[in-house]
Amino acid sequence: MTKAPAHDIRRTLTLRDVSEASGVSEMTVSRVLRNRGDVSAATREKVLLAARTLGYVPNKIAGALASQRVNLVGVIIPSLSNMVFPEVMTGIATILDNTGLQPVVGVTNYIPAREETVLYEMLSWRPSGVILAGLEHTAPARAMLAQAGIPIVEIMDIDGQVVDSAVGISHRRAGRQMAEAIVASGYTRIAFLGTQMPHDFRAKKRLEGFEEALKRAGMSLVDREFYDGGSALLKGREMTAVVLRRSPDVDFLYYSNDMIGAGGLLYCLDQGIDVPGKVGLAGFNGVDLLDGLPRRLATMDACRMEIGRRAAQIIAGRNEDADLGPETVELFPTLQPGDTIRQR
Amino acid sequence: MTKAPAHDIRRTLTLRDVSEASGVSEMTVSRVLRNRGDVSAATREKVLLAARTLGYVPNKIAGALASQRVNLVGVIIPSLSNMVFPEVMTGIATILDNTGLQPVVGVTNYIPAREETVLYEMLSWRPSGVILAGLEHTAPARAMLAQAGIPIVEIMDIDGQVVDSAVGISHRRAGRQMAEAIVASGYTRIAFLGTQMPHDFRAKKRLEGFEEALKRAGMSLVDREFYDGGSALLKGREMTAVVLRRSPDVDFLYYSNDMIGAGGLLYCLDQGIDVPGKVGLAGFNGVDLLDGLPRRLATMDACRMEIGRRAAQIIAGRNEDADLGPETVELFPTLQPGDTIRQR
DNA sequence: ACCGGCCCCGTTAGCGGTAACATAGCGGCG
DNA sequence: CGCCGCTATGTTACCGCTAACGGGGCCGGT
Repeated sequence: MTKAPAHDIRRTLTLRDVSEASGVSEMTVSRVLRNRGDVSAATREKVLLAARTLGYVPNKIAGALASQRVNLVGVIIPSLSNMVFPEVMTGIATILDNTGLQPVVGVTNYIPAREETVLYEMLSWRPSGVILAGLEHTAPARAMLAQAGIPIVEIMDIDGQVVDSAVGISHRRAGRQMAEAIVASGYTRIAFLGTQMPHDFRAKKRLEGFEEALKRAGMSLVDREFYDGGSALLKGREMTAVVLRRSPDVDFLYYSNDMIGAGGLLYCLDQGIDVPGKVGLAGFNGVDLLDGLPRRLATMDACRMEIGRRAAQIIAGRNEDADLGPETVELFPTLQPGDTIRQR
Repeated sequence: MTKAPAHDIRRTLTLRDVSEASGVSEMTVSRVLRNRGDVSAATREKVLLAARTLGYVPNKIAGALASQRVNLVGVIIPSLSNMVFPEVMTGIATILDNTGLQPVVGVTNYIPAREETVLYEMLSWRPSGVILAGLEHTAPARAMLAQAGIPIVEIMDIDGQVVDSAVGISHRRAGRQMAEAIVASGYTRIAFLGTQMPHDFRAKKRLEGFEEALKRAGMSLVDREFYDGGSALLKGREMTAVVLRRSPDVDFLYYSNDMIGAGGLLYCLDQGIDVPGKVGLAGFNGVDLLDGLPRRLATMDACRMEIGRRAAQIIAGRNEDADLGPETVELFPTLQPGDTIRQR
């Protein structure tokens, strides 16, 4: 009678299995698999062969517990569906690829309580660092961040108090800049169209900066319209229709993001409205979707990829060299006037 | 001389700290924190208070090792930047929220070797299940999946061999259906515009089904154009321009996704081309971006949210009840004719 | 011949939790 | 009054891996 194939009884493999299969100690197997310490070429080959033929996959749970090291970086962002954070992720990933680190994302949907939960969950895995969007957090979240004892990088925004490190732009300044450019082009009856979301603090700060600059120029918004949920492009159309009907004399529409701006642009073109002659338009973000539109919407890029890169660099750097300190990096978005602001 | 505050010496907290602070054993603390087993209300309060004031965050690494249970579900997808996978993620998240499980995403950029790496990395954390896009994997990846001993759900596609469970649509059939609808509407000179990516197997299968149906109707593609990288909307425009110049007599443009289709639509409208009279258009996916376009592009929804839900349900179900078996779920996309296919 | 040093590999003792079992207290019942 | 059966808590033995150290060969130097 023949013995049944051993792999019939499917128990997940451990170092011990590899060790027995290759005739060396578990420690040596561990050394080989991690490329750490001295192992002769002969045994190395033996071990690798055994590991491969068995199909061994190391258990990082055990490894992490033993070594007190976890090669994970938590990344907490509000949303994946609006084009901006995927690009940040790309920036993060490109940098982290060259280190041993690996990003793990969590999504909050702009809900602070959700951010707190996600953060707690992440910290319970003891990551090597955390990158999270924005400077506004619940008190418990702040406390956890302060206690965590790992590098924390808050991204996107720098208008506020930083927990540890930060990489971002000043949204207030961005709003101001855009307002100045619009005013300089001779527009005078300006409306704002944006998200309703009470927790998109960055959009809020842009609007504040915008209004502040208008005020300095002796103006103020003549209309405003908010939305939430749904297809941003469609919402942009609808809101634009509403505003133009309600305030037929507006000559500029400032959108809180490019997607609704694009919707507004399409609407205006549909209606045969002279853009930028009769009505000027501007958005925010610099998403590459805009490249395909019939006319180039004025916008400001938010340095998304670069923010991701810099944030990842900070984490990676501090992970290598423990006595590097916190740092705050301000990036400066450039205004892209496109074809929807008339030239003086 | 006053004693320095204890939390100055920052060492991360353990169960023992909470146990000492609350005067019960570590085991009892563990029980309280997990809501498992009987603990009197009094001690429960005591423990929770201590844990909260200390700011204790449990170490899941240790917990997972001890309990041989990890409440993570690996989700491996090709890309985050094209609108389709975020929606799948949403579906997954909504279901998983009601279980103890939590998704962890990995991105492959449509590179099989990358998929293999990401999978290896994920399995090394011993997740409770894995959801991954597509049925095509490298041989080692297949082997790992087969060995893993956890529920595996392959999503999006069901035209091929399934490792364990699957939820998806038949892309071949989808392509066929679209071709049949186009032919039925009287179009005869049809071109295809799509991605170059050699590893987008689903787009490839749609094209195969499409061509097969054309063949059955005694036709074949009169032109085809491929792209990769860049802004999809812009690429859609450019490719459309190229095709219309090269083959002025085409009367239908079939796009491999809605984004380039939208670009093509905008281009046609710009050029004053009669859509759908002179030229018909169709895409694939049903992204909600289309709602904001001047005309509704014909498309088929890929049941993305539903796919995510069903996949998550399978994992969750099998996690609860170990002797549930594999299952394959076919979903059926509906054709949305929109305004870019003329009506017979 | 002896010793120090290097290379290679093994042994031991945890890492921070949890499963499983053991145990203490306590009321109820025949 | 003793025993049962419950609830509430403690004890012990790991989970799978790695840090830290130990020690056997083998080299060259003196």
